[in-house]
Amino acid sequence: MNSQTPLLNPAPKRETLGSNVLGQIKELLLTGQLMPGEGLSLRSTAEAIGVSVMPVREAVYQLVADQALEVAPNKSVRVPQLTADQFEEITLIRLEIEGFAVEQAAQKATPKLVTGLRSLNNKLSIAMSRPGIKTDAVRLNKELHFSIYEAAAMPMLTKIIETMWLRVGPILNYDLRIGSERTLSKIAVKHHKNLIEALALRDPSLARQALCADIESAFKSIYKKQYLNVKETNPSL
Amino acid sequence: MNSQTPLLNPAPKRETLGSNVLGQIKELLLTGQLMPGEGLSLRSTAEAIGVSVMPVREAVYQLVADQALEVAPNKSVRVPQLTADQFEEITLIRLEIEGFAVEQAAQKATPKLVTGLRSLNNKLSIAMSRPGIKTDAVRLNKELHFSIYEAAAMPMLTKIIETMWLRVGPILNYDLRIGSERTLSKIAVKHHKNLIEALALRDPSLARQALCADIESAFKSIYKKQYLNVKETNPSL
DNA sequence: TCTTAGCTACTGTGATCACAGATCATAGTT
DNA sequence: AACTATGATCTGTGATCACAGTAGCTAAGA
Repeated sequence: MNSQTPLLNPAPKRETLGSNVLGQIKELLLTGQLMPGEGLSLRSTAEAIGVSVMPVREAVYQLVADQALEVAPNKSVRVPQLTADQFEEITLIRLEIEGFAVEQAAQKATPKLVTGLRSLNNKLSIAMSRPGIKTDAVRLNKELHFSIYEAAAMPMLTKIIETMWLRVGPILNYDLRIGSERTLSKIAVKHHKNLIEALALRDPSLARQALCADIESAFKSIYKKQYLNVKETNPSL
Repeated sequence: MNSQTPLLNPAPKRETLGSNVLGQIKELLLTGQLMPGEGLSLRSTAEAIGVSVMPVREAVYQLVADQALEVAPNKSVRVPQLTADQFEEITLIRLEIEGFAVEQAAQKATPKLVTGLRSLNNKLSIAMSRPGIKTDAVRLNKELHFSIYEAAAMPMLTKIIETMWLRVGPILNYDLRIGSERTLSKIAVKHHKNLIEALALRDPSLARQALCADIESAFKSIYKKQYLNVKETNPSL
């Protein structure tokens, strides 16, 4: 059982086995495939991926440091359930951080970036209106946002934003996955459109305004539904 | 029957050996006892602390996640050497984040907080002017700042700020430890005084202004000295 | 003396095992 | 029938070992 089982990636970087596992769990969190309150066993996930517990422990420790996972005193590790207060706080922080990021991005926006964003938003609009599981819509939304943030050319800032997304990802994407009235989807696309236009104009304050509108609309939608105690589901890693 | 339910003991803190090691290494980083570029061996630190490598690995992984440590592909883990650009970026982020934190703190400041801060600043002033190793001054400075940040009542925000401090701590405190002309020290105390007064007045923008002045003065002092390639020293944990 | 080959000692990574605590189902008892 | 005790099985934690690299020192050769 200790042999190297062929996973998936041909390793574009020098990736250790542990960082590979880390990427996989991150993806599960960012795409809402791991529910708030859902616990994951070290041995189970290790067996599911095909490695020993050590790489999983490495990944889990890093996610615990980012508060994307939590481990109860003598219980299993699980993805944290955000309280209403915590969700509100994290939204306030996002407004501040991501607002700052788009301001910086607006000052450094290139035409190539803008055209790429327009393309992404179009794809997102299509994916949103398509019925069924919206995993691709979730992924496009993430890609759109982070394309902007990376345009700010502040890698550490991008990393901070990513940790925030890891925390709200489970709730946010759960909502998008389940209900997600298409009115909200259209609203998100509209906000993105405003944001991209602001970037094209290189208007920092306008860009910030558009982004904050996007975040706040999502916040209000989620907050209204009160995903306080989401039921634990089957850990089908 | 025997259902003793301790009402006031949620206590999610798990005192594992690994978290203990994590706290120790954090302290070393925050007090500048671990130099930029300095590497630490898992086995050596494990033996120095008196545990096996496992708890050390747990702590290191968490610090790697926070970018307070880095691990080269096949080399030893070390505390990162910030480039000038990185130091500038992290300062920009600090201005934004910590500025936001003190704004929030200013709106929630209590008289008890203000008196406590004044006391801390006095102790800091004394510790600054005292000759010799200024480890206590470093610790007081950290305690002063984080007393304010925690007054903002946004725990996640405080955590983010802590990770920023873990990254700049080695350089910042190295400077304070070695040269640290007392003129700068007096300037820091003066900025703190302004900041505390702004908190007493519950003036958010004034508080932000004072804090930014404090951060910027430290930045300029360090940036001028160009601690780009700090020499590697003996890891005397 | 300078270069180079090789060897030793270190590094992180991953696997495996032992252990204590917790959970849960089941069987035994009242 | 309700309650309790107990054991099987899960959990994370920590220790120890094996392995594959790399750095640096040493000794051999030109």
